[in-house]
Amino acid sequence: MKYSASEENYIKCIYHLQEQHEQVSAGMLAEAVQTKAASVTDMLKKLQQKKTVNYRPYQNFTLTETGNRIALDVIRKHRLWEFFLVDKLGFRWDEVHDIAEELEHISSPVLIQRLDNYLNNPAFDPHGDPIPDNRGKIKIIRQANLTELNLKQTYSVSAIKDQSSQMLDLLQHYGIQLGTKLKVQRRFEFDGSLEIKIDKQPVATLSEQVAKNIYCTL
Amino acid sequence: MKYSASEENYIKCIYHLQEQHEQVSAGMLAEAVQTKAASVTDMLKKLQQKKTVNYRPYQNFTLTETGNRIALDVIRKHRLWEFFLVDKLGFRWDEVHDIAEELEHISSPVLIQRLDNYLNNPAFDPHGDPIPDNRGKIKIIRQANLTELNLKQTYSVSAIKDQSSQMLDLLQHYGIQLGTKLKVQRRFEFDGSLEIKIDKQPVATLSEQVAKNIYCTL
DNA sequence: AATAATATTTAGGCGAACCTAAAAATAAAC
DNA sequence: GTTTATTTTTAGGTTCGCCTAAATATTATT
Ligand SMILES: [Mn+2]
Ligand SMILES: [Mn+2]
Ligand SMILES: [Mn+2]
Ligand SMILES: [Mn+2]
Repeated sequence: MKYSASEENYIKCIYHLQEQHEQVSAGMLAEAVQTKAASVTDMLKKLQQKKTVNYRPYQNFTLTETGNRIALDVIRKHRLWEFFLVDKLGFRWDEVHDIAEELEHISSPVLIQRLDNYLNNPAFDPHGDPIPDNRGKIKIIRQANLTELNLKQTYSVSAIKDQSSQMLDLLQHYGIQLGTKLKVQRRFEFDGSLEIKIDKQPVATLSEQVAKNIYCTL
Repeated sequence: MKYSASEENYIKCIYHLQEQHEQVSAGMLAEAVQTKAASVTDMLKKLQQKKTVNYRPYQNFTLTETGNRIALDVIRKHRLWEFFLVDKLGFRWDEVHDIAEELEHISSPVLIQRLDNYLNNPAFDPHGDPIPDNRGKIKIIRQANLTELNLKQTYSVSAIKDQSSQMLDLLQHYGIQLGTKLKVQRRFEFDGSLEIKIDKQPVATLSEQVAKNIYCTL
């Protein structure tokens, strides 16, 4: 079955919302796809027809198995293209999202397969998010937020939640990127700020707001 | 001004039709964009509004200067992506057209600029067609059809008009690709067939139908 | 020049994806 | 358990890109 770019965006959004919330409502989805609730209702009825979503009026809804599969496929494309843009074309990671948002709808499976090979089958995108393989399988890594790490133990940065240019700017200032090894020296109760140490760099202090966006492998 | 994928396709088609015919009519355009004449009329009115086409009801039409510029931009994107698909992802040239037909509508100028650099600013696509630069300038090469070449003189293959897999198949069989050096030994009046010689290969005979699709630099 | 053949435009309609405003259902507050 | 507030759906409308059928303009033929 064929899906329009719009349908793919809705499906992908539902998937992401399900990752973060127990229940997904029409309002949340409207917010996420940047549209109005009335439009969401229209789309939900269409997606239900196509059996990609389990939906009953006024109830919360979920993706069906096929819906899940489609979401993973779009996410795979999105993240592979992001990887390409950063790794091959030299974009910074705060520049790639919008472009990948368009590229993810190119509908050639063989293109994606070849792109994947060309990039040496990366398992994670430039933001540290996992790239599903061609069967929709995701490599799960045990990771924890910087705020939850054991003190004085060395960890490796694995993902950044906030992907804005402001965040990138800040991370560059601190010399932090994916793969950076660091340890948390201490945590201040007062504001939740963290004192961190990176090899060959002076000790630095991160606000809790920043720390909450940084994840490390366990 | 923003242009939809559909508008871009129409504009590009008009450009290509203008390359081959003195006059471009609604019927020709309908055929080229695979739609009905009534739809072409609708679109022509819209494109006229946007000042990309010089159009008056029942008359033949032409692209305006802006129309031309847009066409060259889309063609640039199309051919750069084709080059990428063949050169980097290893596609054959009969496989890339449909994918490029989608990719050409991705709307990030910086993406195309970076792609161009990444590919080392190629001047020709995998079919030998010129790639406009970022100002819309095309590198024109003097070329002639195989059927018009001087006999017993060596030329270099520069472009193939028919881009079907059947043609690729045939060319591969004869060991012909872009850049291949060859000379025409003789031409048979009866059917227009050509006897050609390629270094280190036995003499081969090409039908006029094939020869008409092959161009060489002068 | 009149008529026949062909090309093009208009008229009216359809599906997709969006919108606003009003109605209806659910959830929260009293 | 009502009443109120919030969420969701329905109703009706818009734009885009397409369609068929009918009307009209252009071009070709006699
Ligand atoms: Mn998207
Ligand atoms: Mn990402
Ligand atoms: Mn196209
Ligand atoms: Mn080409």
